[in-house]
Amino acid sequence: REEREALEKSSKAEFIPYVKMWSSLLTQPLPKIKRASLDIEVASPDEYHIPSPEEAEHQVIAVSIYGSDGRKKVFLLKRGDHSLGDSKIDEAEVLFFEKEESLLEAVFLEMLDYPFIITYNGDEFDLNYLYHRAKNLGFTEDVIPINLGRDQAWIKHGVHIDLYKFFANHALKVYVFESKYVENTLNSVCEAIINESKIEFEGSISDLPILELGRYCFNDARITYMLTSYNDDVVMRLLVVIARVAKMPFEDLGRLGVSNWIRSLMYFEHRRINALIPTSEEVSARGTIYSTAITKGKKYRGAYVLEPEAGVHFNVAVLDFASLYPSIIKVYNLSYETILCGHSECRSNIIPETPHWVCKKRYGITSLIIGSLRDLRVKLYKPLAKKYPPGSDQAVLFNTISQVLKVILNASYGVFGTEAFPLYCPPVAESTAAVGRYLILKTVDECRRRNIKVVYGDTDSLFISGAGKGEAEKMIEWAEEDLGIELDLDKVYKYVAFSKRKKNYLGVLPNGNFVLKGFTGKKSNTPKVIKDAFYNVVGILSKVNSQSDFEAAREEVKKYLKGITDDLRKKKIPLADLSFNVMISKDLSEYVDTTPQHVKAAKQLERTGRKVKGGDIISFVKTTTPDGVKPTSLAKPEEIDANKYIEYMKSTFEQLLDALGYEFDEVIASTKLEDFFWA
DNA sequence: AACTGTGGCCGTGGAG
DNA sequence: CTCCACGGCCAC
Repeated sequence: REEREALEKSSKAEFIPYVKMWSSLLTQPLPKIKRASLDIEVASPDEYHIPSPEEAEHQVIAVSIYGSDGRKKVFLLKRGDHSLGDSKIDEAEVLFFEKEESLLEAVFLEMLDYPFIITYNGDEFDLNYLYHRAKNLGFTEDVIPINLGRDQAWIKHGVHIDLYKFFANHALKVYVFESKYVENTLNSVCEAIINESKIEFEGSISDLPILELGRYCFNDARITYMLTSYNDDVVMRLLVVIARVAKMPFEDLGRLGVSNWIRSLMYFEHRRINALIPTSEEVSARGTIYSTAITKGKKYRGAYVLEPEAGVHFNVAVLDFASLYPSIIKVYNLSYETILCGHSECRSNIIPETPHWVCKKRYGITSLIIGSLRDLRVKLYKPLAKKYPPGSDQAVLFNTISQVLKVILNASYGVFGTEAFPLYCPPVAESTAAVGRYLILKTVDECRRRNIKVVYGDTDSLFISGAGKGEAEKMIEWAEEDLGIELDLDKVYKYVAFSKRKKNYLGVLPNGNFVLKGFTGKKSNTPKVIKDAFYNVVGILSKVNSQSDFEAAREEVKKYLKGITDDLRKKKIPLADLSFNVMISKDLSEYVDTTPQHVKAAKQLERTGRKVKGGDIISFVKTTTPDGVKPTSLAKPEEIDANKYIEYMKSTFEQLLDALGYEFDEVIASTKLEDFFWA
């Protein structure tokens, strides 16, 4: 209450009701949700055949249900020609059925005990298959607890959450799960998030001994459930908080993207205040785009990225605007109905760098909603999450709220620039970005005026070198007074190394930890051998404090890299460590302009009978064969093109050595790559 | 049917 | 050989 009242006090009158409303809603305790995960296995003629849920022509041979109440059951079909085997399923109660009909009946009955059913891809497969299979076996609608929508399976008595769609949500993936997984499969997500895997086996699932099949199926249900239970049920908590903010049922928000959450939230607010919801035609008729984008194919000009000053800079403070775009929406009163408003007296209220004006008479609905949510995150929930001991109920709640608000706030400006959003209003989006550029450039000017050296900046951040704490604090005060926008001291680096490249730097913190941004050496598709080498070299170099340290480190790096290039030439590196892992983003036939390397590899895979679809990660190695690449699974060690890998290593390390080289030029005779690779 | 945005780096493929 | 579009992944 204390913190909330302080926030209310510092807020303008129009925002106070929103602060009250949001905080009383969001601070409600989080419910425990009774639920069970469900996974099925279907007989299949061979390992490459994926049974069609619509036809459901093959038997359901195993089902597992893993409940939050501790009940865990495996339902197995006895098949005369299959042995039981001697696998153990320790945790679960194992039930055998002579007839598939009885198995399904028992499964349906068990499902009725749980108000929430959790699956991984149940919309497309598990529940879809169960429904059609039951129909094929003569079950009537009233005994099947499943309804099918176009792309969705519902359960009649409760809520079905399909985690596949939840974890595929890009905004959650990046901002909540920190891009820890790339592929959206159950195995990839589980390995990245809960350090669990699917059970591996060779051949066709139908050939497994019955108990081994049960063990496999149960494990899938178990890890699916764990995705909702790890870290104190964080996924369930996220769902609850998103539902509260977005005013949307669990079933929808788990399947829809952030833009739909924001639409739902905005529409709700219109109804609450008895405002008419405009048609999208009305909104887009308000104005057109003025700026031109830097990137071809984009609609309007975005953020400003400063040229980094190449070299090593010591004692670098990073200033950044707290939640910049939502702050701009709030402070500049940006909303679809305030931009280019009808009042002649507002026409002088021009948005910097644009011809657009904005209303002076009243606050816009977006400004109020996004502005208040921004304040709640920055001034209430983030500090509150830190105030309570980690793991306490309060810290857990406030962290969840904070994460959800981060996701929604990050998308809140972008939605106005996408046609699919029903309140699409490009002047709002481009004005937000334009003010962002204006603010950061004004801040750079102010730094220069105060003789503070700016060495880099991107969108909402400025890297300043050699400034003391006092100077940084004065800049923060200046921003508050002159810009009306909150600037924070994000962190202070012991040193930062820039090459000439934007979005690419190494920063070393006082405790010795380092921050790497943008380097090829840390990208998810880079082969493991190069990625490992890159991190090891950074580790060696980050310990350098003096000239003699550096000489020793340089020798160590040289020896280390030489070892790797030798192994490469002698074909001693396992293929798995040489794999590039690149996602195929669309069906193979849609690559019409060019045939990138991962597509070449995928086409080779298809010729061996494997199916490839959008979203799959293709593992390939560079070879001396005609295509220049081969899928990892089809390549032989002697086909590896060692020179290609050495080239790739060189350019990977060039980003790093370029940055370090400028400063250490005098210290060592040369930092040319050749010294490292062939000296 | 559903889909937040722009800026930037890198390697490759295809055209001339 | 040069040039530049494409495609993927990342920063913010």
